[in-house]
Amino acid sequence: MSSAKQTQNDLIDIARRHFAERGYQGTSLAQVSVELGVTKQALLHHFKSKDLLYRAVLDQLTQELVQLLFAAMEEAEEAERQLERFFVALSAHFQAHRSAPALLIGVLIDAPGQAAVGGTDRPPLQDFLEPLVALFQATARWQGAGFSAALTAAIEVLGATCLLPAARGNLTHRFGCEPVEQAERVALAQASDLVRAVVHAQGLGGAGQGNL
Amino acid sequence: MSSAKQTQNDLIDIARRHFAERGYQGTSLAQVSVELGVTKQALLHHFKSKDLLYRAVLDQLTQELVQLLFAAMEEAEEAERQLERFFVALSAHFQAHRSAPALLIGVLIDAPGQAAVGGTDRPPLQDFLEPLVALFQATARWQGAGFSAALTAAIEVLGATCLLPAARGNLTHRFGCEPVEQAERVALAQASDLVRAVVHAQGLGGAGQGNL
DNA sequence: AAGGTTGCTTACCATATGGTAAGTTTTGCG
DNA sequence: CGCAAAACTTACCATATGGTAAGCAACCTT
Repeated sequence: MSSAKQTQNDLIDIARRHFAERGYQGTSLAQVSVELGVTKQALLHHFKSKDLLYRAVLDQLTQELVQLLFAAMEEAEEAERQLERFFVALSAHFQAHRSAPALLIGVLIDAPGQAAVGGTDRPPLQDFLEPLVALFQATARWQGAGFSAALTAAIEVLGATCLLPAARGNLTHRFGCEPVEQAERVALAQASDLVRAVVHAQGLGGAGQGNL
Repeated sequence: MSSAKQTQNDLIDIARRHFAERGYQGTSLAQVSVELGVTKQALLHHFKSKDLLYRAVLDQLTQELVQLLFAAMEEAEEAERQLERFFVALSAHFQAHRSAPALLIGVLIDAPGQAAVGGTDRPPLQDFLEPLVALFQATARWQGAGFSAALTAAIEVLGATCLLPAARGNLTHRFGCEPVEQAERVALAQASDLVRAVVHAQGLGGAGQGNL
């Protein structure tokens, strides 16, 4: 019985890498299973379809992100500090789990009917996105600014945090290994600065506050 | 002779939408060509392979972005203002060309050997990325901070700017139509604020300046 | 030990994909 | 007109994909 769970976890790990690196469509069940040393049908025995395998991967990811978010919110502080701590933790998480940022972006970009997103059930990552947006709404800057403004900010900071680690391989190919590794270190070190800059920005000078 | 160029442009437009919405692997030559009302082989007659079609799409995108960037740099100003103007123009561009942000992110996330990226020639978007990073390096904040720090900033702001419009369809499915449309308006209105916040941030309080 | 459930395999299959080869219509032009 | 080049089609093809069906071996339970 333990060997089943073990196999499933192994498959999820491998599938996760594949989904992150090649996307949903680019991932082949055969390749995933052969990497573990089993047949494709062993995979289909555990996860009844490609979609369900994808969902399993995304559920794992969602759990990690939710856990990270709630951990950052545990101590009673102002929302700004909680956001700061979360995105720092997220940046660190991305360095330990290289597949996470690409998966996250992939899910957000996928068209609704494309992959696992689209059934009657809750879309993947929703359990993470909703409290994140809520946390943005709890800050002084977005309090009373409406849901859309907080959503904008959440997605923007998420994009800023995810793209660099997600593009790691590509950028390495473009600019070489050391500059990109250095860039990742810079990003990690400046993560809290980034959040502070966005959260405390008091957009007064330019195009407006966003209250359309 | 003009009908050839016409067909090619039509094919590129359709292919661009498909590549943006379903990714490289998820795009089928048959679907693209049937949408124009020709056969798959007509497509392969103009673009000798899927990779070359993808390259054509990305070349078009690169041209647009380069043009936008250089237009924002035309008037002799400080680099900060140029960046601001560029990202505002980029945000506006994304609303007129919905496929652009997803394509951009897709290219950056793709593993090197995956698609058109990987030959001996210059990777797609490189003609856009390099001057953009250079422009970041020209600002007071990143002057002398090294290439990696500017690269970090460029990718981060790019991520912040692209993710929301790229995720438009998905977010609409999650949160409804109006909030997302509103969010896009907010993002457009606050684009210059975002750039200013990042460019002028003087990360003094927290984890450091990034000089590891 | 009997028997069923579980983990996995071998054997298939329908379908779709990117791509080639060769033929046919259309177009431009001297 | 004549004819060649270009634009496109019909006909194929090898391959890979996700998925089904059925069988086999190990293990757990009674």
